Amino acid sequence: MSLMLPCHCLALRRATRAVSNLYDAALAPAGLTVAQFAMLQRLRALGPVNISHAARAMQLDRTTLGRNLGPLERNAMIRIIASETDGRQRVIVLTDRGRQAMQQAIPAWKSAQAAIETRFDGARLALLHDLLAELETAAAQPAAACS
Amino acid sequence: MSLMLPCHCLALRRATRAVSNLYDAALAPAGLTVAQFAMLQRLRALGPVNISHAARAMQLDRTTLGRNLGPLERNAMIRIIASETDGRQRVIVLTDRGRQAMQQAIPAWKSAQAAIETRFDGARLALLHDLLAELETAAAQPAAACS
DNA sequence: CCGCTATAAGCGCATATACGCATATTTGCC
DNA sequence: GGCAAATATGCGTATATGCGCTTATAGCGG
Repeated sequence: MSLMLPCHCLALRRATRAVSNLYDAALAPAGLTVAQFAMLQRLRALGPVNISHAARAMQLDRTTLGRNLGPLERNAMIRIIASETDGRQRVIVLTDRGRQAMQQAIPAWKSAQAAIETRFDGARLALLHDLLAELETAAAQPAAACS
Repeated sequence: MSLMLPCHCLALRRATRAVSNLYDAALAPAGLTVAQFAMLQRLRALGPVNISHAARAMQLDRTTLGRNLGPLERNAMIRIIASETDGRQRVIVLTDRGRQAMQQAIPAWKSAQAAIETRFDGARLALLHDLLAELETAAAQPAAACS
């Protein structure tokens, strides 16, 4: 009798796996994963920023971001330097190499975007993004807290 | 000038992270992750099945499934035995312990489902699942192949 | 100035995910 | 029947993700 309804989480995970694979395949020639591409984008928008702040901005676990920076730093797309104003902070700086890699990856990213957009008109895409944003906020506030 | 449009993949990934964390938190007391819970469900529906077949049924990479079986086997939720009809195949068998764990996890899963469903009425949920399913097939068939 | 608390970060551990290469086994064709 | 192609699996490597614990530093109150 139970479990007649589909698991919302599983549906999300499957779609995300498939779409991520599509983007990863498109971006692979540019030497980036979609996660790395998105991180670079966000870092460019943020400017020099410490790890915790960047993680919050990306809605990512701090330690996850910290680790994900590894490959980018190894490939000289970013540098991580000590903050001059706060000895605890380590500041992420996008390098020219990183900016360049991102620019070069944009056509590949656009082709992946296009692969999605050919099957979803603007209205449906907007709807999808609305639903995803709402899911994100709904999941972030588990049970309509206190006060 | 570029990149005015949001990245569809990033939106998916962020929503999936948030929702997965919600489900994982709900299922943690039951000793399962949402990925493991979904795997057990699917294995129950499939019955004894070899790894490659199960991976195709779950639209998962074969090696990913193979590795993800590890924790389940370690916790005695499944057993992996040699096939009697094909020496290459290894057959996944759900144990009583696995069935039991799944049953016990269902309330937690339902509470996570409910946390989503309180913010999405049936129509929007159906729409979401439609869009996700379509994304999955769209991503699986990269460029509207041949013929 | 000293100590307490809050914040920033790192590391160990674990799971989830996928690619490429290697191996074993089955199957089909001659 | 034997060999080549197809199939099933494992393992190494790598990224992505998050939790808990630990350490370092800042900031504040007395």
